[in-house]
Amino acid sequence: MTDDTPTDRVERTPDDDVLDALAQTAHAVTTVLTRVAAEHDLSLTQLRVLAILRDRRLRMSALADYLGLERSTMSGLVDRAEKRGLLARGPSATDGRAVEVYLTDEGRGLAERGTAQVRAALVPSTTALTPSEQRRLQALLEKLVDAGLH
Amino acid sequence: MTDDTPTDRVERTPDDDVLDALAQTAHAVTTVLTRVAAEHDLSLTQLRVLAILRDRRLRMSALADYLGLERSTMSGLVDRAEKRGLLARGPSATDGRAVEVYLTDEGRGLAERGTAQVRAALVPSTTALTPSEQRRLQALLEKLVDAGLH
DNA sequence: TGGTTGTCATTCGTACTGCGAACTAAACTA
DNA sequence: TAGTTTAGTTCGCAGTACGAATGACAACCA
Repeated sequence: MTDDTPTDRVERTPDDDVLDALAQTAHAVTTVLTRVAAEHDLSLTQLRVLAILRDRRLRMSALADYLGLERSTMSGLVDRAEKRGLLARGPSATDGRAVEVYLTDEGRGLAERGTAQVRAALVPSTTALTPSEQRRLQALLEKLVDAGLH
Repeated sequence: MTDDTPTDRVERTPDDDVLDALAQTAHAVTTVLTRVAAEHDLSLTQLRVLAILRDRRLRMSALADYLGLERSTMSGLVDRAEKRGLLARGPSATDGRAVEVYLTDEGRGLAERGTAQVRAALVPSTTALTPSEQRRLQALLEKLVDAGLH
């Protein structure tokens, strides 16, 4: 049963091709991001922290939630970035237990240079697509992400 | 100059929307892969090793190239997986210096269960797209990856 | 108001990742 | 055959990430 398909070797479903493409793309993009981060002596996670804080000021726990990390991990991450002068900790006005994290000017500069570089690294590939293909791709990806991906 | 666009705040280019969608998707997919790996006490990299070796038998350096890692990193990675009985090292028939790596039965089983789980986790999202949208997405992603993404 | 309970963040110990440099062994090459 | 290149390993290092334990504050309630 279930072998109405010609190839039964490892039973690939028809979805597998999209999945492969997705996984491969995810990895390629992640590699680019990691490389850009490394050029500034940052880990991928640190670059993400900077990007998130570009237009926000968050408490530790919110930041951890954004990144899907434990709070104890955040502490170390923020420690090192703070020591490098990229961000700072401040008290919360409304909660004496909470700590708020925000970028320093230097951190903001690095965040902006970093994202510009990411853009520069990725744009050449996206321009292999026509403008209308780009819009189509964007729409499809958004639909996909909105559909869950948990 | 360069502000012929209405919003000049952080000078977003029209490409940025695709890029954001790409980055977001990449992260979501990576998160799923990492979670599945963790459920089997594997890192994302180790899961990738198993997946790569599913239908191949590779020498250390080839494996390192696939993953974009240093050989010294591979040694440790393979050490740990070997200690867990997931893969094995063997000599090369043609080169006395080389070491070939291949999955054990246990490793193969884990690799298969892992990829099945990844499929199970991602398919619900892809089925939010119609079959023809899926094919379109796949084609666009492939075009993108083929275009470089270095 | 005072005590209990829960939340926010930190510290500590542990395991793993990934790198580069130094090293051994095997394979070319001149 | 001597010298060079290539394949892997080992070692030390810094960073990531986790979970358990701890201290400080907040919120609840009796």
